[in-house]
Amino acid sequence: MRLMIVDDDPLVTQSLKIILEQDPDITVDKLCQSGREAIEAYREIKPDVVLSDIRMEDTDGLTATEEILKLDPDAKVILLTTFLDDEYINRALKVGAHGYVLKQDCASLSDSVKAVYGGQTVFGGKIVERLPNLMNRTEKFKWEDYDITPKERELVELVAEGLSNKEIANKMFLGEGTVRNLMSSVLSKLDLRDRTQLACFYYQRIV
Amino acid sequence: MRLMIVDDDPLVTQSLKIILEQDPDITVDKLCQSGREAIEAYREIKPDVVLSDIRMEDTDGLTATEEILKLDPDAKVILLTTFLDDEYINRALKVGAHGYVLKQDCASLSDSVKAVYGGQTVFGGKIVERLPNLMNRTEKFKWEDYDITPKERELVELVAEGLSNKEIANKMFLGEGTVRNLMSSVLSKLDLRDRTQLACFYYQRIV
DNA sequence: TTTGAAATATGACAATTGTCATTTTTGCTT
DNA sequence: AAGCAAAAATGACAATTGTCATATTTCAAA
Repeated sequence: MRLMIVDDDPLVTQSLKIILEQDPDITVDKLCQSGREAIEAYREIKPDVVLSDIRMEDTDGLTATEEILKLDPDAKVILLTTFLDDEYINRALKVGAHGYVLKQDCASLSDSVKAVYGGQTVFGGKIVERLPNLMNRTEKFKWEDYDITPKERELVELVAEGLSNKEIANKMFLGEGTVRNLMSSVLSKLDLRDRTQLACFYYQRIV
Repeated sequence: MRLMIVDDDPLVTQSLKIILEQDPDITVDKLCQSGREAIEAYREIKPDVVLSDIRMEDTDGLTATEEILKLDPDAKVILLTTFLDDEYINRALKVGAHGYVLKQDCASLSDSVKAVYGGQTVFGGKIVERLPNLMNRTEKFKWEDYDITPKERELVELVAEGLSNKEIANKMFLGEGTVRNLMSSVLSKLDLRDRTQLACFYYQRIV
């Protein structure tokens, strides 16, 4: 399996090369110093897997990944990083990287490389723990659990759109006072204080 | 490295055992037929990695994973599946699984297992492509675009927690009137009417 | 030191909001 | 038709809210 390693610190690329080539299945064909260089090199060398740092002077690892995958949709790129940054993780996923691992746990790196070569996608350590936060799909809220009636439920949804009681009354063909009563009822059922807390609850727990 | 394999189809567990034990680093210590059995067995055997199917009669792989991780937070569990189901992926992440791979690409399975053993998290094939859809992150909100000052920004965040003006005033060491003025300012900058709309805006556009 | 611009505060005001006790209306069931 | 319970409405009330015009304070530049 032929690798290419990209990092603007030559020390890092050298070390990684040494570590990875301890595995007989792996050869490191090329070391690059920048994203730009990597894109060039990829075209010629077509390595099986690319290992790239994210932060680099010239062209960062994310855009390099993007370019490389544009050249060759079957390319496998693993991004190396020193720490967990939500923003990077996010872009890495968007861009289509096949790995996002921490430099610090390079012990299992060759296994990760091989897994990626085999078509898997690898995330280092605690990175995955972040994902659920990023995709804030909390488990489905059940109105019934709180004895919320359909009408009350509609009210909640309108509050969460920012409507005033008067506007809600119009939409629901109810009197404004009725809406207020409904509101009162919902708030006490959910143990909240005012419509703003209701809206917050809605976005945090329901949708 | 000691493995445990869980699947209600004995044929599958057998096959996996054979495939995986071709790798000299791997031994399969135990085969289980159900999630319930797996939880029991884990307690005794403490395997390094658990490979478990998701769909099973008795106790499904997800709840089994949950239980096992409750027993031993350092446990490594890889979930096996035949197809991509958003709902499963989601729960798998939540539950804290360290892998989610397709049965069909069992070729690279041993590498995946090793990578997981080394602390990585592995996703099979096209699964990751789903993630960005699941977390429908709109592009990052830029406070500067709306000339929101840091203090105003703090206010917004507190409103989005459902605090009243008085509470916000306390938290920010400001007078309640000042908070009201800040509020007024933010609302006009964002072209909103009241704090509830502000909270909605926050959850829809900012976080 | 003076000056000026932010930041912070005040007070008055009208509107909205949530609570509650009490009708009125509505739609059943008998 | 009578009776009844849920749904809808009313009205009174205090609290909160947002706006605005106007101080007061702060703090750095001139």
